[in-house]
Amino acid sequence: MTKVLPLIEKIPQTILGFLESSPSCWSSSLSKTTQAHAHLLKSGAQNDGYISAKLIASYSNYSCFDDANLILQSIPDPNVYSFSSLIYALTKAKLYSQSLGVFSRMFSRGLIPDTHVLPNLFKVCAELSAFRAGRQIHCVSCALGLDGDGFVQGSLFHMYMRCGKMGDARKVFDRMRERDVVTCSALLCGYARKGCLEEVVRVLSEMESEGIEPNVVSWNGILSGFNRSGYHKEAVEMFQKMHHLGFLPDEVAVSSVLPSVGDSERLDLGRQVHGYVVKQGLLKDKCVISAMIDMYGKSGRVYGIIKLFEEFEVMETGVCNACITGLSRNGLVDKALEMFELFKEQKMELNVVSWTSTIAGCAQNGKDIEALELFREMQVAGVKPNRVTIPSMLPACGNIAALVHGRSAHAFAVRIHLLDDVHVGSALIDMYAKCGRINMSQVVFDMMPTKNLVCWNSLMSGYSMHGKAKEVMSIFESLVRTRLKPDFISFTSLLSACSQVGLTDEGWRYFGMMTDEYGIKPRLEHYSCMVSLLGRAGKLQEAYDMIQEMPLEPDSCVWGALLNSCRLQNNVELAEIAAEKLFGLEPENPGNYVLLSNIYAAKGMWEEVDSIRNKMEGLGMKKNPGCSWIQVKNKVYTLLAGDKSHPQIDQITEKMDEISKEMRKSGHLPNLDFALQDVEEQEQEQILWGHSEKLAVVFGLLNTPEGTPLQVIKNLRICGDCHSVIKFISGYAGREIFVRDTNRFHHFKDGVCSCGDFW
DNA sequence: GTAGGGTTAG
Repeated sequence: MTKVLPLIEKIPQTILGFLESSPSCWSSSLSKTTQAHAHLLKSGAQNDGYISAKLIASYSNYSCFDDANLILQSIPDPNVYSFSSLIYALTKAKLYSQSLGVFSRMFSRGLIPDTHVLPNLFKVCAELSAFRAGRQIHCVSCALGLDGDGFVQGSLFHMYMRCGKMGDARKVFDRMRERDVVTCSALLCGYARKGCLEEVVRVLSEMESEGIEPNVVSWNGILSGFNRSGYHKEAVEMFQKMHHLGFLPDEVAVSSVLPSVGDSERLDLGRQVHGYVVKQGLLKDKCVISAMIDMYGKSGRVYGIIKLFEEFEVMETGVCNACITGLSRNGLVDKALEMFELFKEQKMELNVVSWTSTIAGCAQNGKDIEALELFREMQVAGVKPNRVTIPSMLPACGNIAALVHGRSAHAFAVRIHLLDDVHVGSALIDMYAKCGRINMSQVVFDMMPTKNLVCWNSLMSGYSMHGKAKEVMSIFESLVRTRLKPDFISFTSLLSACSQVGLTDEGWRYFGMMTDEYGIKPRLEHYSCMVSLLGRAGKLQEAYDMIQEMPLEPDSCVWGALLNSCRLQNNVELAEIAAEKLFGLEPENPGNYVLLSNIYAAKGMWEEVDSIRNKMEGLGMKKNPGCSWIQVKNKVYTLLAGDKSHPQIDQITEKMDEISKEMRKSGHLPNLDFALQDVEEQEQEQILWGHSEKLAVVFGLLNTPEGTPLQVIKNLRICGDCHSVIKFISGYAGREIFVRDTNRFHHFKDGVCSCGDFW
């Protein structure tokens, strides 16, 4: 200071006074700061650490960080205060990374942080979830002996909490001399978020012995902590405990616990809470109403939803959103859409949740085209899709193989930096796989910075859908080497892949490994896979034995797997047994009748074929209308079996005739076993040619450039005749053709199908 | 100069 004093003497009192005044006075004007700056530059006083610090603080106060930084860099000897003014201002302006950068410059100059900078730095680390940096700075503060300071401890505790490091947070907490209810509440909430019920209880009793009374915020923090992390049982338990201890839950408590009540299927408790809410007069709170609607929706009580909605007088976005979700959750997607339209008409303010809920409702209930249309419409309406919207709409793209829409959603996700989100990533992997682009699934997977089990499972199920068993197994091996544990879904993909390509030994090995090494009890879907696996290997009797010995009651999937295996192996006896079971389990499903009839037909048992047809007629049952989708030039086209009203029907028929002639020339005859109609042979052939997958493929041939791949989805299992025709077309027309039926992909190329004719 | 609680979308 002594060296500087003469300099300060040269500075006019007005400027010195301005710089030394408190920040609240600086707001007078930025021009005063620039004036001061100019003067200081002239006098050379700017180089003084103390003066420059004041100047930096002053510029920072006006968010002129560039000027502040410039000064910091131009002075030869900045002090801690020079740096910390900038750090403080940057942190306040939420420019966290920059703040950390300034600190590292300060530290590398050998300047020692003090108890004023440290809390700022810990706040920065908390906001950035920069645990490693935070811990390093913690070490520095210990080495400097500053970790006993109250402010340092408080911010350090907060930093560890925000990074989810409960162990470290607890250690800091234990060293604190004074603990108030605010800090304790934060600790309680942190433990609840981790699902640590025991720790929550322990902290509560510690508080009691220290004479710190938990308040309503403490309790609500516990409830919301458990609820947010999916610890429903614990949330409910603590809610009851709170009530038991005489704390009256307020509107925050009620809206925090209700989602958990709904998820833990405790309608009884939900009704009790409803009664309490009425008694306490909390029904005017919008969050309480939304949460209550959500709870009734999760419990399947549509009437409860409607009643609450009608009773609530104000039209409130959150309440409406909860209604939309509740209705679609219970399959009433049309009603939900109706409501959504009504909200639009009434010029209600629809937010991103409103749009996303409606889109998700559509995609989950077979309204895929509507979902894509809504996604477009929301952007036109100026509502920006977010990290939830994208994974809600992507399944719709996958369902109907709308690759163009899926790709543009991918591009959108890249633009708004969503690729590090596991939900977005998994949904993209699934979408690309279902659109026949398994290579893109792999690319998305490889580029994800962090992956959870859902990502791995999506990739495995994608390859499995494509019949690529080797890939599924090698991904599984890689998965095992991570810290993640495979679950029952991982094994479903593995077993399904093995069964598709006939890897019997591997299938058995994984089936055993699932229980022995991972303690996962086989579910119905695993048994279905095993039945298919054995069936494909021709071991039908073993498959039947397995069904009879399995500890679960076999469902339609298991018997369906057996029936399909019987079709592959031409086994009528077991087919009849399986079919009888299926007729009992799914009396409404015509597919089972058709399958059995195909088996009879293949054996030339025409009387039995007739009797099945009569049975179906007697039950008033019709074959499910076959339906296929194909995307041509950004538009998805739907083709129905036997649809003669199609605008391009003449061209389609002409092309089909051409293909038919070519096929006969090369010795292919139509397989009439799949016709299932009591008509003349020629007519039967025409019926076969009217199958939707053939129509879609031919439609694709006509409307896309030569040589480009075609992609078709079918709502039923692909028929055997279509399979051979499409194989032929792939060679004859020189096209790669992907057909996705109900459970897998057929990749036709050069006259061969990837399934090896087993499906 | 640090520090606590809510609903509805995957």
